[in-house]
Amino acid sequence: MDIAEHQHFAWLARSFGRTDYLPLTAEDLDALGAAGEYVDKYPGTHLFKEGEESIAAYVVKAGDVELYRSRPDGDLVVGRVGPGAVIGDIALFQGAPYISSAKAVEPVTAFRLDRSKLLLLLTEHPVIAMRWLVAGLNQLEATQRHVIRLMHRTVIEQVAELILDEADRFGEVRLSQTSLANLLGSTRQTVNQALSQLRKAGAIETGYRVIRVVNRNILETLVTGSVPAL
Amino acid sequence: MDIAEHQHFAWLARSFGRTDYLPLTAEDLDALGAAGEYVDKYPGTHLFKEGEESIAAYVVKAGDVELYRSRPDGDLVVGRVGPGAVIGDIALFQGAPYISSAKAVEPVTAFRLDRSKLLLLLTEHPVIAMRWLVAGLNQLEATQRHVIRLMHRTVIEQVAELILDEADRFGEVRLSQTSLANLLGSTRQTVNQALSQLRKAGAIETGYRVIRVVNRNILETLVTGSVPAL
DNA sequence: GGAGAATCGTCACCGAAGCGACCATTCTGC
DNA sequence: GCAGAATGGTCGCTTCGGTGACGATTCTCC
Repeated sequence: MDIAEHQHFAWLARSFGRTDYLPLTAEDLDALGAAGEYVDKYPGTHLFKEGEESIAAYVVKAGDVELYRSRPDGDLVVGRVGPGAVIGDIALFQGAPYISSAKAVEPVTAFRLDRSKLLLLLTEHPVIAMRWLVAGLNQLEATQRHVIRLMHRTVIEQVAELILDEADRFGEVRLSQTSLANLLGSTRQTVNQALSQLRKAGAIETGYRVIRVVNRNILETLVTGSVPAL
Repeated sequence: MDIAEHQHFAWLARSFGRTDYLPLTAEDLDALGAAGEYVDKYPGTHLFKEGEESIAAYVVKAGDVELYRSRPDGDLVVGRVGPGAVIGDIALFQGAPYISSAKAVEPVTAFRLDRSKLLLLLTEHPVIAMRWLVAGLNQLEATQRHVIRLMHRTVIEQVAELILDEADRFGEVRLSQTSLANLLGSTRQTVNQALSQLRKAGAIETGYRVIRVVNRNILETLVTGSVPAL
């Protein structure tokens, strides 16, 4: 796997973040209750690994999960998803091996839906299947729009948006610039240059593995100002 | 809508061609039979128009359908789909207006599924809902992969692939270079330059609204040679 | 056949960003 | 605390491709 492909997959993660994937309500989860079980995972342990036969999908209940692909030259983080995310379902429905590994980076509680039970559940509860379907198609359409948005945007605009998305409640983004670059499908140098500009503009401060948002408005102007209304 | 957005949507068409979207078998269509009806459309007539309330999805049975978006500065062709394609379903499930217009460019036979009947059908026949769901998720995954493939490829590689895809049984592509450029999300000039290179390499001949494939191997080498295996 | 529109071929210019290179800073494990 | 690894900051070079411009060719419709 060459560098470019690294960027591909990481960029993919950014483009297709699944956080908003499945808008299931509490009642839906209750209905799903009989078909699965909650599992707790300590940080560093895996929910599933790339290449394994896909036997279950997970709905993340608490904690962050890191999705990555293992490569000869190291692991490539493909995404980081939090509560509400559904992972593993694509591979599950395709009947193919998982296309990425899922590792808990915090104490994670997730709802595990075994393949056999899930298929039965969806067959017996078409409404849930419908919801899943609708969510999937929504995701498909959102993906298209997102990609359109990403296509002709400069790196600095993408960086600004990513910072806004990823900043925690203290306005801090705790990622290395290399990770940032991978998430955007760009290079460290280019991202660094974009960060420099943002720093000079007074929008952010940078440190070792930390970016602090100083002036949120500047970032928002960058993000929204140049996005054609869709 | 500016030029850049033109390219966005046309590129979208290429990226997310829905031709292979719903791999429904004959039996599936039979099962669906009771919930819809075949409609015939003369060339130039619409199956639905952008902005209209989405009241039905269509499965194209015969003939080509052109998908486009109307803009103040003219229509923008977003895609051209043939038999097997499903159109209008995203808007339908979203409960939102159609996001594009669908016009028959040939005599078209399509199977029309009304919203109310379709929802009922899927609720009563969860297997069909499941199939639709699986197809949707497959499409989502394929879309991701396709986008990855497109992202870091040069225009000439994209042009080569597009020509291979679009060439008819005579090895001819009957599209203007402007249309080609839009399909790739590029510009006419850049595409023209790529075509020049291909022409000099002896891979194609160009004419007025026609590109003839002379040496298919050259094109295929270009397409496959530089695509990292996914 | 002729006028005007559409399309094609090509050029020069320029900005965005990938890439390699180099050094400074910060962290981590011993 | 210290060595080595990881990360950050910055250059310069180069390629790709978007943009505007101009003229040549082909088509279409009287």
